[in-house]
Amino acid sequence: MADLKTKKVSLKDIAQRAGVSTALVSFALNGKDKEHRISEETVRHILQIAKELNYKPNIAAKNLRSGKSGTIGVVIPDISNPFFAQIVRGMEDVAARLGYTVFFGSSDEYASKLQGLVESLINRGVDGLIIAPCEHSEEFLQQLVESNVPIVQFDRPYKEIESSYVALNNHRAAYLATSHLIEAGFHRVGMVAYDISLSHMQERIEGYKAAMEHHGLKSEITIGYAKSDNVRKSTAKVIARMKEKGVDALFFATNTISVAGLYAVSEQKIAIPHELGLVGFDGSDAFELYATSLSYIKQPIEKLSSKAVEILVNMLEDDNSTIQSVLIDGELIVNASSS
Amino acid sequence: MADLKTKKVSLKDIAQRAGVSTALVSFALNGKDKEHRISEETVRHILQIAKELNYKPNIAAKNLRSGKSGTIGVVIPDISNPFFAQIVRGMEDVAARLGYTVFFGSSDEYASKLQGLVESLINRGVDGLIIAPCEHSEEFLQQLVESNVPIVQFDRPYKEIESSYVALNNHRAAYLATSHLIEAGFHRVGMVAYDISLSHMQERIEGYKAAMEHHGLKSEITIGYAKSDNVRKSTAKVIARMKEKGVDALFFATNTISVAGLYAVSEQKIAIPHELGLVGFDGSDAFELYATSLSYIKQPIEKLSSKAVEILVNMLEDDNSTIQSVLIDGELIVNASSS
DNA sequence: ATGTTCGGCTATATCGTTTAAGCATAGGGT
DNA sequence: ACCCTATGCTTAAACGATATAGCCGAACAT
Repeated sequence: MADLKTKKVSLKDIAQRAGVSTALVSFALNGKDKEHRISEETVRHILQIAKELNYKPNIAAKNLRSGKSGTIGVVIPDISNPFFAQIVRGMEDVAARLGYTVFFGSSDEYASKLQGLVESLINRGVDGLIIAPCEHSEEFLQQLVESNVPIVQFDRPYKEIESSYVALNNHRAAYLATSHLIEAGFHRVGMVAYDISLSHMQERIEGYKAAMEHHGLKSEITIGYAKSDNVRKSTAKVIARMKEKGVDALFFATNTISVAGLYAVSEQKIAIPHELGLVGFDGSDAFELYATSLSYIKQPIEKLSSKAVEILVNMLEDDNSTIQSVLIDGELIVNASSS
Repeated sequence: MADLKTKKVSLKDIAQRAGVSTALVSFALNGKDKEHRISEETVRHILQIAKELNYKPNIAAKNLRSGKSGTIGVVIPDISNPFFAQIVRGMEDVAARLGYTVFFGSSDEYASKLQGLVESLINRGVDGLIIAPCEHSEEFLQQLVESNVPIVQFDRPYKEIESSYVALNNHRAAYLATSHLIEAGFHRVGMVAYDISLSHMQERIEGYKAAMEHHGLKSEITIGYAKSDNVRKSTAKVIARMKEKGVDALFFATNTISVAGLYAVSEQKIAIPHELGLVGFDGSDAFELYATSLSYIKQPIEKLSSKAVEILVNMLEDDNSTIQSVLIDGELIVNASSS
């Protein structure tokens, strides 16, 4: 059985039992028997003994010798955010399929925490990293890239940094959401966003603006900013202010804002969609179960997570792999809140 | 900077630069200078050079030599389940504070997957494991314990197995929820559970029964079972059947059932709480945002996760630590669905 | 002078793998 | 008879950190 305390079986044990050298055992066990011209019989013999003794290679020794760990690090803002929980789940599965194991860490959107996590993951010996950047971490990521650390940026890449990245096509998604509201008859469409410089947010804002402009509604641009350290309260305030300004529909830029938004319209007893049309982001049971189910932009979680892992692993295993920038389209799910 | 590709600084480099042996450097860096009577000046010198060269110990080498990895494995049913996502987040934080890093894996409630994950985590060299068992995994866990693998069972322990465990006091929680419904005036209280043998579920069922009996409602026991592979549909069926039987309130045994239950009462247009009183489990934004906010048993996530990690680490670091069985009380959050 | 002690340090084996280099034997060609 | 080659295997160095055993010289006691 698997055992952590009693002495483990090593190559040496197998070698002794088989009456051969450890090198031969290593070759046989790693399928390098052809390459090293080992007789078929010896190979069979070795493999059998290895099985009998229930041999499990010592990964620490392997790592030490090879300089690789079969491990990747993933840094996200917060694993208790359902969106990232699902992302992580996807990465876990894909990584396992590709023979890797994953370490996770939550940055809480703090550059300092992100940096600490990345350094600790590197010290732990990860072969590469998938990182969802946060504000003020651009310089650090740039350094990582310059130090040849294999990384894939995720969800909110700094696109100027010369690294691979995987993200939603945020511009198009926001454009889609906004256009949908406009075409559903709402003409004073506002947006609730976070006031941060990260690319995903900026592009969602740009997408919203583009849709407004494209429909000749340029002048009515109304963007309110929620505060990430107190989403519930600040979103409520923003919504109240928007309503006063005569906004008749809102596009929520993230899932946290969407949930906060639902709390707010519920508390402020705003009738959806008659008094206010709504489109949210990311999806949640709360969206569907809200009295008036919330329309939203659905991110292709599987695709996003698997693509990120695949690109990283490709990078690790294929020396002449090139930088890949992947944008994946979101889908608009139309529910009762916007029609 | 942190770097994965260029050569790393080793003890040897420091030793050479300082004109001493690697042993001395190792001692100095690990604070064993007193123990090995190294002159203060030498220590200072070594530490300074280490800092200058930005020395980071090679963890693989450390692991190989020490047989420890500073790593713990966590196996849960599904990290994309918000309850476990939060749990995992808690464990991540506590483990980091105690100097450990965490590997996660999702079993999807399959014993075979759980076994595979555990074995792969052990091969990766984790020092110990926190495991949320699933059905049919008792024998395997028993073997782990017998093989001296340090484990802490979590959330739904096999209590007969001689290992530490951390879980909610499920009996009391279910008793609390059921009593609350009864005392709120509902007298034909049913329960929707999963038909599984795991301890958390059995104890929730027992707690429900105990509350019913205690209030002289023994005869009315009505337990319906949802199917975990199709929670939405089966829960809807169960609820419809219960309604026909004249049940006037329901206690949902898990968060997945609770969410499915809300979908069901919404689709079946059942008025909450007038036609049906409800109490759910675990909490979710959907609970609060539902037209009639759902009362629920709230699990003390922080406590549960930190306790589990602490017990495991204690086990790893203190040779004469004993088995600990921890039950933590849940809290009843009363909302509109039960009054 | 000789032995003892002790402060300060070094040499080296070890953990379990991988792998470059090389050894020994058998068979083939000349 | 000789060299050459292919085959099948071994030896031993490395990866980087840790820790045991022990060396050297100075200070002290006798």
